[in-house]
Amino acid sequence: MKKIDIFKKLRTSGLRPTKQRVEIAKFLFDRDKTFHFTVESLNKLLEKKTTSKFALATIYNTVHAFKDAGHLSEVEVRGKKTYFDTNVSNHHHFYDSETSELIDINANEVVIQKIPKAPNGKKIKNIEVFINLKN
Amino acid sequence: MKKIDIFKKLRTSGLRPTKQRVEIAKFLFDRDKTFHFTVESLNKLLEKKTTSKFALATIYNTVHAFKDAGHLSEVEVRGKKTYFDTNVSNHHHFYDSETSELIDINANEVVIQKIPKAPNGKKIKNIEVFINLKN
DNA sequence: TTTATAGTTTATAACGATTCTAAAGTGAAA
DNA sequence: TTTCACTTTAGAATCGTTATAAACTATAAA
Repeated sequence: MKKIDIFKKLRTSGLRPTKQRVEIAKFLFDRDKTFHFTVESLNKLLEKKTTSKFALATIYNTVHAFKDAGHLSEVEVRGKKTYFDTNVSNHHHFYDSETSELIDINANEVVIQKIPKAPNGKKIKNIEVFINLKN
Repeated sequence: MKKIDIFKKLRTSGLRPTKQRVEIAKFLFDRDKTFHFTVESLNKLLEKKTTSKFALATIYNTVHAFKDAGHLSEVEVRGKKTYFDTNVSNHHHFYDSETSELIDINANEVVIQKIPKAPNGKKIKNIEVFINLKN
């Protein structure tokens, strides 16, 4: 991902490119593979990888702005912390509760043959398949 | 469900049949259809339907004991509150985010044709299909 | 029955994740 | 450069949940 794309992510999220936001955006989006994180884990990683400091509120604000703009998705995980995903395409997840680790499953790796009709007056927005793992 | 079943639920959960617990168990299990709730919603309903008073801690403790004994299941829902379900069989859910309402889907109403292999060394514990609804 | 005791309820404190606040700081247009 | 709306920040507040400790109660032995 080019530097210009980082600024595009920020611009399309309605965010001015401040030092912190550029660092966060680079950290999140300048990578090849999907990245799953919580605000807490992101904060720790940012502290390690950069020289800047980040207030938790800044990370929350920025992550939510990216999410609202569709650059991050929130993953359905039971538990206290909210998990985010840089993969915003339609896809599914393995969840390893031993390690609290999420693993992406491409949409085409799951084929659903039969699904019930949505209740009266409602439509199906999306289908999430969640595969819990054990050892 | 007969009264004796209520006491069985309590006994098999390692709980003495106190006034509060009997009320909670009756409220949860003496019904024909699946019931979804959060601790907060359960508390409000108990206040309305019974003359007893319940400390929140009592409801938390009792609900968790039922869950640990397998009489309640916890549902995967994004958000702060924990949702419980009196349906403990293997099944799936619709979720209507407009009303925060969960609707059960019987396991046989969903047929999955293709699923990826579990990652190295891991096994699949269970598969949860979550269908988000919109209007 | 009474009594002893292990288990229970309760109000409140503590907790952890998240959100809010208000003051100090900063980017960008004029 | 100056101005001002937008940002960052530290810390307070909030929300759901869990822990605590004192008062209460079911149970079973005496």
